[in-house]
Amino acid sequence: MPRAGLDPAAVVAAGAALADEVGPANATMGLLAARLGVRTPSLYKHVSGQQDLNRRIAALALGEAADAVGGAIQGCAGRDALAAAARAFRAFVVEHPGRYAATIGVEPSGPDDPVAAASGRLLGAFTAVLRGYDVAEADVDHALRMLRSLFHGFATLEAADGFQWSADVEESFAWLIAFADRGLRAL
Amino acid sequence: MPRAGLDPAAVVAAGAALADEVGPANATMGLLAARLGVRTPSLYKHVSGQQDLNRRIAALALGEAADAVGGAIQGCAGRDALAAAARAFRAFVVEHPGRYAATIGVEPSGPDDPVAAASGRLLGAFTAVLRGYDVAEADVDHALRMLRSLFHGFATLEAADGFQWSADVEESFAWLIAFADRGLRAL
DNA sequence: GCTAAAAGCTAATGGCGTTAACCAGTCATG
DNA sequence: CATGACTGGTTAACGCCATTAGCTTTTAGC
Repeated sequence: MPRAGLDPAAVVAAGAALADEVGPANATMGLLAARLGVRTPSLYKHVSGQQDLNRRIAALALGEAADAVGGAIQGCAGRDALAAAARAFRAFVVEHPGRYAATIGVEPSGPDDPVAAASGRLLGAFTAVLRGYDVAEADVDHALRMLRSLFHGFATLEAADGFQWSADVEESFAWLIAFADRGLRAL
Repeated sequence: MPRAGLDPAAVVAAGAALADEVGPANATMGLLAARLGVRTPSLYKHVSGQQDLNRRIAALALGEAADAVGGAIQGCAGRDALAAAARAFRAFVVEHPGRYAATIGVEPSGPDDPVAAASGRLLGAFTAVLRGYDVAEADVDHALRMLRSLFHGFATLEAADGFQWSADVEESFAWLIAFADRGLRAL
């Protein structure tokens, strides 16, 4: 009986992909094990349980999101950077709804927590966007939270089919970016 | 053996309260039944399953949120109305995190769906807020989605402890209202 | 090659949602 | 007042899920 050759990273990656495909609710341990060609209990050799797996998926997703946003804003500033960051973030959530869903509700336990590190990197990318605007030092935290609420809310609602009215979602998103840009510029 | 005298409304109300108390994940059928002084299968006489229960809780929550927001904006206009609506919405989510969580991911099936009706009422309340601003007809839908994303995102992140940095959340929320007000006024 | 750790397996447990089948209260009608 | 149907409760059982325990086999280091 040959071995499958798994390791924690492979399990986490497969779990994230599975969550994207079938939704976080249907991403069961048994399904994941089957996907990896292994019996369910074998997963516990690499991951200490579903909560641990979820944490690791969240860290992976936050890191990937930080990479996507950080990469998208390279060489841009001001409105271009804002638009690039927003589009990169939304694209990530739309393409990877399952792993992104894994990030909500996980609170970093320690400063050396991978979740905290990845979360900080994502935050840093948005902070870089703000540097293209004249935001007073005292307003940076608030503006950051505003952007996070705006984009997280939009992406979450879109992923959950929360926009059931008629208007075009793409157009709304562009409108939203312009709105935020104007507001930040007027600070 | 005296009867408990339940009906669907009572089960839904208790389910919503339970979700608020212990969180949606821990709000199990068994717990709800125990809370109502009844055995688990009895719940299925009033509700056709967990999914149905969740739908009904969502409709209840959306209706309550619509009432709260609609009531809060009575007699206000412009910035006052926006602030009142925002605060009422956030207060509702903070006080009833479980039932509000039940609303995400439920898509109305038909036009006579209670979820659609309640969702429409909530949307109407925010539309009334927008009437206090000079928003072009073509921008109403976009502005509505923007406000929904902003407040939904903020409330969701706050409920999930997503704001782990230092700055005061109250202050951030006030800042966010002022930001939206300025932006809408500049349309 | 030998040994020890790592990685897989089977079996079992307990909790959950759900269904089936049954029984007791309630209530309109004769 | 009796009766029968309906309603709202019950117990028993099933299947799925996460998790743990204990065993076996592969792999890696000496």
